[in-house]
Amino acid sequence: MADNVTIITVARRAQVSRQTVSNVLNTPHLVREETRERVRRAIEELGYRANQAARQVRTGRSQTLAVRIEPTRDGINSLVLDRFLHGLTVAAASVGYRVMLYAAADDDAEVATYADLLAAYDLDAFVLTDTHHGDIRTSWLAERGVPFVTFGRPWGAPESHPWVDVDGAAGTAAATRRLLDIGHERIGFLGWPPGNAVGDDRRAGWASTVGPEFADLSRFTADDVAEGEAAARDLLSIPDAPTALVCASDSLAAGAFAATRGTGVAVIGFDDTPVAGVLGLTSVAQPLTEAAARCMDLLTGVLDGGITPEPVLLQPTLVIRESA
Amino acid sequence: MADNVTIITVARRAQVSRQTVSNVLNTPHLVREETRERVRRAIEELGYRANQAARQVRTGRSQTLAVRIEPTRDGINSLVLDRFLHGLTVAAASVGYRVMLYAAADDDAEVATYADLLAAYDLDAFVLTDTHHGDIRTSWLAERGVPFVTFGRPWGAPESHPWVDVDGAAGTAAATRRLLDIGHERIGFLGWPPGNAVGDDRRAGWASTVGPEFADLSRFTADDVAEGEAAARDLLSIPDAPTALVCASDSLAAGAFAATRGTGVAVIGFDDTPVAGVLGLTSVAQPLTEAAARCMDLLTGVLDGGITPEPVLLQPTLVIRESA
DNA sequence: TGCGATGATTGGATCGTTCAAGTTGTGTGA
DNA sequence: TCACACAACTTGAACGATCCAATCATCGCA
Repeated sequence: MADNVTIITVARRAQVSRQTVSNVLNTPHLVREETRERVRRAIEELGYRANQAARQVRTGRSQTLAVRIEPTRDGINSLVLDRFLHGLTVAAASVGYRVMLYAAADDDAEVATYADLLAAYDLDAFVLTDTHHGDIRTSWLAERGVPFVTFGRPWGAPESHPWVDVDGAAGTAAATRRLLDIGHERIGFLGWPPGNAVGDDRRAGWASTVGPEFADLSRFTADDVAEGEAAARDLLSIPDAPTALVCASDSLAAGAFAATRGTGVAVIGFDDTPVAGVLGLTSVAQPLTEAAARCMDLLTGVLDGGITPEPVLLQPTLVIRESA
Repeated sequence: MADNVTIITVARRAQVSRQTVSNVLNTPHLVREETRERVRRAIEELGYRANQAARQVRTGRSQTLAVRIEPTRDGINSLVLDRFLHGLTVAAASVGYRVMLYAAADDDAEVATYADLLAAYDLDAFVLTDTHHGDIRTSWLAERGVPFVTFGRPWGAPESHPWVDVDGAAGTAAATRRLLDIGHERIGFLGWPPGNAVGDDRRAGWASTVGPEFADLSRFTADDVAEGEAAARDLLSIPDAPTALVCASDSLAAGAFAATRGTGVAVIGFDDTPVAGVLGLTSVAQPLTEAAARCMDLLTGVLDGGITPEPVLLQPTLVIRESA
């Protein structure tokens, strides 16, 4: 469509120079009000939009964030990323940024693409998800001074960077309290094998709420429905078996749900995925839109202010359904 | 990190002019082999990556596709987009394109942002998902000559554009045949209210396989688990009730599954979402990675060759689980 | 030997924007 | 009256690439 509307077209129409138009857009206080209005009108009438690529060539800033899109990992939980991405796109757009996707098979491959992405696209920042123990990505970026935010705490890492996370322990604690409130006294926990930071955190929320005397009411297994079911059966077959289960994920909860059908044992899952809705599972919900917005807030702090903002820890909420 | 490696740095290192370096990258056949190798070595040694923004300013092409990211709509099915996005990002990267996200509340809002996106970012193409009857988006883009591909047929639209879709009717037909094969004779269908093109298509696959005499073995309802359960109960309470159900979505299938528990009635869902995995539902799976790759193929046809490629209709597969 | 064709390489102009350094005009204070 | 500060605006250069036309060799052929 011969998009010939450049800053010069606008300048001619408003009878000013290129630079004045540029000033109206970027540093309006330098321009007299009357002139500013005239330029604004010309922009409006011509439907002018600043060419981001040209701006980027000159300034070296792309107004672009990069986010890795994961292949579906374990099925159920990838839905979390989907909602986070949507929130991030909206939040970014509202402050003039855009979101670009990249794919990588694993962390090593991801680090290998950083250099390419940065050199070719002048990315302003990265948003990392799923941080974990010994994450090589954060140190690579930090060493090179590349701005980034993580959705997930810097588990065990000494160096600190801006991050947003949801308090998983608080989530499982709330789930446990809910079960206590509705009369359960022996509450078990179904989680992932120790060593996974997120999983350990979720277990800790349960453990601190029930107290140390119930430590043996927990089982660990891979994040899989069938394994969850088996572990739940095992846990329910012991003497003084629990009458309620808190689970580290909706996958495990779905398994537990199958194992407890008809027994009246209560089950609570984590992440409030569609599976929870379908099964009628009470589940801990992460405020993903809010998390995305906060990531963007932190990033604007880093990018515009040059400050290192304080991390943000958000509280999850419990979505109550029939299962507990 | 003063990323000062530009085309000139490379040129100096290889003792050639800027233009020769550019030629090595874009039109290598114009450069003598010996020179080409020398330049390639210099590029390698310096870790040079062409600056996309600068290229874009000159050529007007951004090597960027835009895809809308949806808020979670009805819960279960949004997972489809997630996997499609991943496939598209990978396919795009392999041919030098990147994927940018944008959000829009509805089709009108989406059309309103097109002009902005195009002018500001020189997008090369759009990938649209969820096409439907009377889609205003395709006509807007087609009128202005903006390249695009849809994942979804141009339902009922006269004008034709490149598209990729999965044969929903073939999917429900395969599901129906599967049920016939394992001995069922009265097979019902649970779908969405007529008027939704995708839904009508899925119904047609069932209808043509069972034959017209079974037309009253179908029920329509919103895409919701509870409504699906109610509709299934209704269908199963009639005289000569069906012994198996084909459903237009996993949401409906999840409802049907709840309604039929313990009755031995078989159920097949659609989209092979995690819910199907959890419930053990047999479900029709769309080849999303393949679909994304084909979208990219069509786009390169449009963008590089200027041709209007033939549409692609992919076949879904049936993932067999315990429910049928 | 001279000339045109072809292949390989080069230098200037350009894309649309912002930065940096100018130019103009007006008002203030000594 | 003159110097000076300051606000408002303009002009030239630059960002890093590609397009285009020009140059320089090389070679075959009359």
